Amino acid sequence: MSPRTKEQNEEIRLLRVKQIMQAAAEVYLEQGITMEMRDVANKANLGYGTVYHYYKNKHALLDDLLWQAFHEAKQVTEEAFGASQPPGQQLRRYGTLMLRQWFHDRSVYILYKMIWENFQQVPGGRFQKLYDQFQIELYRPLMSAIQQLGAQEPEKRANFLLGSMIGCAGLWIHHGHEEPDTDDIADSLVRSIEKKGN
Amino acid sequence: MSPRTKEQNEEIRLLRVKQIMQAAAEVYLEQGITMEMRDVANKANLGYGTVYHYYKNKHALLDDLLWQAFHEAKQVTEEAFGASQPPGQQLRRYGTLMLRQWFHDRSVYILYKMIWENFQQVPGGRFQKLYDQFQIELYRPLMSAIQQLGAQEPEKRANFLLGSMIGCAGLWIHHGHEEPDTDDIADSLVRSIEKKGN
Amino acid sequence: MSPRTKEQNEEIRLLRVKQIMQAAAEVYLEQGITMEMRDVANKANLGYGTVYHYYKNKHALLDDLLWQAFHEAKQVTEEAFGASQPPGQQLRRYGTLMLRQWFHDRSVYILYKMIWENFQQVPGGRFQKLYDQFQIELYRPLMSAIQQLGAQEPEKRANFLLGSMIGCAGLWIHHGHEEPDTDDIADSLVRSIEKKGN
Amino acid sequence: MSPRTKEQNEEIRLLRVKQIMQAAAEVYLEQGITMEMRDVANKANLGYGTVYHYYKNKHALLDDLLWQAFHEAKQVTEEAFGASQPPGQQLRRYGTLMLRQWFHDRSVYILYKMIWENFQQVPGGRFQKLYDQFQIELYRPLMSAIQQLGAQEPEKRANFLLGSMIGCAGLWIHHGHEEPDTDDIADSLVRSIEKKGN
DNA sequence: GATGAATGAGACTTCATTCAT
DNA sequence: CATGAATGAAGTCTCATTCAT
Repeated sequence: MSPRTKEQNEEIRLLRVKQIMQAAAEVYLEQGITMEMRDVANKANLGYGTVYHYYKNKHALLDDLLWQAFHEAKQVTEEAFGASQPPGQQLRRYGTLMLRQWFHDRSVYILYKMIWENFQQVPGGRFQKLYDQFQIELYRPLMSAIQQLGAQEPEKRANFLLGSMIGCAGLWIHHGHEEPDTDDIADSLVRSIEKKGN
Repeated sequence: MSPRTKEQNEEIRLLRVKQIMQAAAEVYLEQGITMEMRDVANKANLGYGTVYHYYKNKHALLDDLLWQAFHEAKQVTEEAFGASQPPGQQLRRYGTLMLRQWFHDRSVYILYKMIWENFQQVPGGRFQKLYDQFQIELYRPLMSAIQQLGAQEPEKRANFLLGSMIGCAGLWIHHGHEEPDTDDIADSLVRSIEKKGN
Repeated sequence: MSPRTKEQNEEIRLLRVKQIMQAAAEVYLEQGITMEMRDVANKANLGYGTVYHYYKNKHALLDDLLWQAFHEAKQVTEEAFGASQPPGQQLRRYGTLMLRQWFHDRSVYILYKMIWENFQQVPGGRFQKLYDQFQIELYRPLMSAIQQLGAQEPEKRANFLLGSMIGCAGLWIHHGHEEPDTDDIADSLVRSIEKKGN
Repeated sequence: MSPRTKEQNEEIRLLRVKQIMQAAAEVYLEQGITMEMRDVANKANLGYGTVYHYYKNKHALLDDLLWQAFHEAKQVTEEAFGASQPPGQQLRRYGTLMLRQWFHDRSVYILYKMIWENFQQVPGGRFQKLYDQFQIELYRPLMSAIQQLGAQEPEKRANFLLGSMIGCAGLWIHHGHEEPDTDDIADSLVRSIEKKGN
């Protein structure tokens, strides 16, 4: 009776969502929060209304983008800190993996950048929950590792590490560079922290 | 006809410009490129049209903000690299002074952030000239110092240093922290570079 | 090739049209001219595109709804004024039957309401023909009966009667009341007219 | 210092609001809820954005229109039922005054029509409060008078009276007639009710 | 015949900018 | 100089309609 099966529709749906999200991430990197839905549609090779068929509004699109990025970031975080290694190794692995992830999946970089900016430009504390979850599930593990390293003022160190990572990645990403030597960056920063631990 | 002397008018003019600029920097930090002229006027305690009395349009205001910041950044850069000291000391001093400047005068931070983002959001290469001057007068001195340090791949190192500085400063600034230990940050980052120079 | 006979198809067709029309009338009562095709489909328990399979567009659906209502209203009118009774009795019967019809088949109420509103909201005189036919076949018989009653200014009286009937019916219908005492309303209104006839 | 005084601005403001409201009422009568802001602006001889300078959005405009109408309707109601007269006289006066008000100030007619339609077309119970206030301050006094008349089932009678009034007024208003004989209508309807009281 | 994904014209709304006072 | 009312271009979003399956 049905011309397309539920499965077919679901398949289409997933494809479209992916298309749109990918396009949104690209457009966001170019235009920031002022990205236009029209540009997203164009970049995704979809009609204008189609984006609205899948996302109620711009905010919902951004929301989905960031939460999906959150889940990917969480996997990376868990992978880095899950292995039983000395904290220094864990932190190096964390830095390397996360920087690579940022280069590979820009939405994750966007997530960290928006948190870094404290959601400047996004009115009305719309992402409070995301921010809270970030603190608990993405930031705290990092701080724990730094604590285990024996560093003093672990929050300060964590901010130093994360801030520097974002700053370096952003410089490369926004200026269209290829992926830099992520191992090198991670190692340099972690070593700085280790030094301070004494 | 005019009840005020030229000098008085000029005085008022300078005061207003300063008021507006200050307000603009604050609003920009809160709202980014989407800052509204209305908010600038409000924060400056001026009437709505008054901002337009002093600045033809939003772009002109931003322009002035960034060029003024440029000149201040140049002074800092010259002060850091002008002294006859070993390059390591110069770089440490540069890092410390610049971070302090960013905290003290947010417009300078905004300048670096916008360059860092490659003027994402600002359409049409409007700040090409500013970007070029930045390269020549603010970035090259930094790279020279790193070269003198004997570091390999000086551009990579310069980007690492600058990127990290922006990342760290941004984290503090956007989250409303007090000025962090700028000496510490500068020292950590420069030491990382020195290590790589061997 | 078709697994269904022509008769079966025709049967389905009639069923669907009826389903859609019924749903449309209900949705129209809730939402007025802003009724959405999607809601009609939902209320009819049909797929979205299916409504368009049977009706070329929203206008065609409304058109069909109103013309069908017209024919039903005509039957009622003819029944009321066809019997050889004194005009007062005819008018009472008319009032009662028509009010009942409005409660029983909402599309007929919708027809009268739209005419009452002079097709406010419907752009471009789209229902001119329907309006003209209404005047001739539904309104004139009413006025004739009032004339026979000997009332002065029969148009004024007809408008009073019809206006009041719509007003009363609307109040009950829109507020979800059960069918009111239609005899009572009809009698009250007709008696008012009779009084004025002297 | 100020180019226009506060008083001047307030004066302008009141004028504009009046202009817009008047225009909105006219456009609403032509187009119903689908009235376009552009048409309101045009009819008010104002620029498009000007309407938004005074009203945040379409809903706010409608809101103001209806609440202002509410206050006018309340004055009429109080005037009619405030005088110490026999209830029959009060009701006749009520009918006459209210019908005249509807013809004179269309926004009051719009208010009653929207309540009559139970805010069909207006999603989300946006006017619940208005509806409640209507019940208490505009409907209850009417019902009280009918009760004092000694009529049985006063709510039924009140609905008959109000419904008929709206129906008659609407017929005249929507079809562009001049003001009808409001005394006649009011008298006819009240007499019907008085009859039923026995 | 039945369906819902896809679409864009057209409405709503924002906000930079102009202008009269 | 100072101000805020006035404006419309440019965005957001809705929903009737088309179309492939």
